[in-house]
Amino acid sequence: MEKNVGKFDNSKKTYEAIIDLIKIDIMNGKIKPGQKLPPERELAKKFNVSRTSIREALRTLEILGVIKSVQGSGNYITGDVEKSLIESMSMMFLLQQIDSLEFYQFREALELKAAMLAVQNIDDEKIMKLEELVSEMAQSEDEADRSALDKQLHDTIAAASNNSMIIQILDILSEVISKDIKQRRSEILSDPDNIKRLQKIHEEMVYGLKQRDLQATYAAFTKHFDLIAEYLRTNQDY
Amino acid sequence: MEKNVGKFDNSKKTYEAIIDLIKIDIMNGKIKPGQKLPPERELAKKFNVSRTSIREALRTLEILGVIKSVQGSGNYITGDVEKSLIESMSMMFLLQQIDSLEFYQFREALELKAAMLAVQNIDDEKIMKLEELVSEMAQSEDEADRSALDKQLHDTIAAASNNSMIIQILDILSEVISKDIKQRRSEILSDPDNIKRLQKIHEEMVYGLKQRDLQATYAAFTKHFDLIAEYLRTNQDY
DNA sequence: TTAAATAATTGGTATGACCAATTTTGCGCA
DNA sequence: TGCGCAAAATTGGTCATACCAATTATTTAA
Repeated sequence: MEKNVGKFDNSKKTYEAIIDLIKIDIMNGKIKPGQKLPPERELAKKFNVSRTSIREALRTLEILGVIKSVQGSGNYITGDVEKSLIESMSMMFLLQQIDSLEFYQFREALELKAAMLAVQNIDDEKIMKLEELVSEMAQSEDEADRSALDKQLHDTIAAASNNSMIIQILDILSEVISKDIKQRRSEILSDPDNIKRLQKIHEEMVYGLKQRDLQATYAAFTKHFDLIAEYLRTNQDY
Repeated sequence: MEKNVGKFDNSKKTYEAIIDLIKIDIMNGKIKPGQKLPPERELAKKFNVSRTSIREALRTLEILGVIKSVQGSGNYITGDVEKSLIESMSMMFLLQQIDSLEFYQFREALELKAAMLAVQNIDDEKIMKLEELVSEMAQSEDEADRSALDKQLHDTIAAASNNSMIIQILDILSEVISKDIKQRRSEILSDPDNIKRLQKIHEEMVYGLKQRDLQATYAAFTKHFDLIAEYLRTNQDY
């Protein structure tokens, strides 16, 4: 059969051309999130290609989080892009062996920006929550608890940034290296000396946010990063 | 035929299980970047599934930048993860309509961190290059030239961060919204008043780096962001 | 009217065939 | 022997078809 994907590119592989066509339909609003795509057999007819090619295109769209295939039902447009970013970044690690230091620096960039935005956007309710978390942490005896509280603290601050992209990606970063982070968090949080220092830094962070003081918040976060970096340097067994 | 992907997961779709198996082979060092995978027909036999399923798995690995298929030759492991990140982020835009402000803030986070790292890592050669760029910009009459120089300036600073992950992602961000950025850059750089302000800010940035002065560099970059943000606010036609 | 049985739809997988690009083989000639 | 080109084999790309499995729609029976 003659390869004929509408009025489109013939240099690409068929499935790539199909992806483009479907993307265009999404951009033009012909297909919207939540909506169901035409059946595969129909798409095949429409684009005048085999169902195989359609399916190869759909597979990539699925891994990219654009669609979700449900056997017996259909292919649905979704907005689940996190999945693809997680996959991508995991692969980045797998293939390029990005070192932990670079990764943490990347994370710090987002955390810091989130904090700076939080200074401008945080409301009193969240401030209170932060203060509670910090005081809970001060009292907590259990290292696992402290670790959980620590995560909550950072998540809450990130959430206050009001930047959904940064929030999402910080979330993804946590997931990508969740094991690593969990372990290190608990390692750091099990040394009594570090606990005291971190507690103080956390208090400074929250105070900075409460005062809506950019400089103080920046300083506190920087201290926090330095502490982590110092830890990474002295424990570079990775 | 009985579905039997080695000793592995039966709840997933076949192609997903295959991906996992191949990933495992990569992690274990059985397959390394640059190397060729076994032929599809062979993989099918090895995993006891159809070539169709193998191919669906390979397609997703290809879009993720893990492999590259060459007709007549084979499937090769690559490290081209940028591609997948670009795809992912494009889709993020396509489906979630992240607004420009959030996107620029994300970008600022990385630029700022890159600058902070550059303060610690930049060498004299790069400093000289930056000074040249700034002085060229001052003299340039052509708006397209200024735009190109501006990009070079930012790229050079990012490069001095020595964090390849941040460099890569900044690169990707540029590509994802290259059209948008290009347009805005030139818009901003065509207003005489902005040109003067930006010139001054660029000088401050480079001076801060030259002095290895964190605070000064931070301040200069912040000013830069504010200028952009101000522009976005007063031109929110998007 | 409703609930269960049945049919139709639709994605998931498997085969086999053939095309197209590349790689390998082998033959013939210098 | 060694080189160069043609033929063959290999390998990914695409297609058609068949059948399975889950879902959805329809019909039937109580």
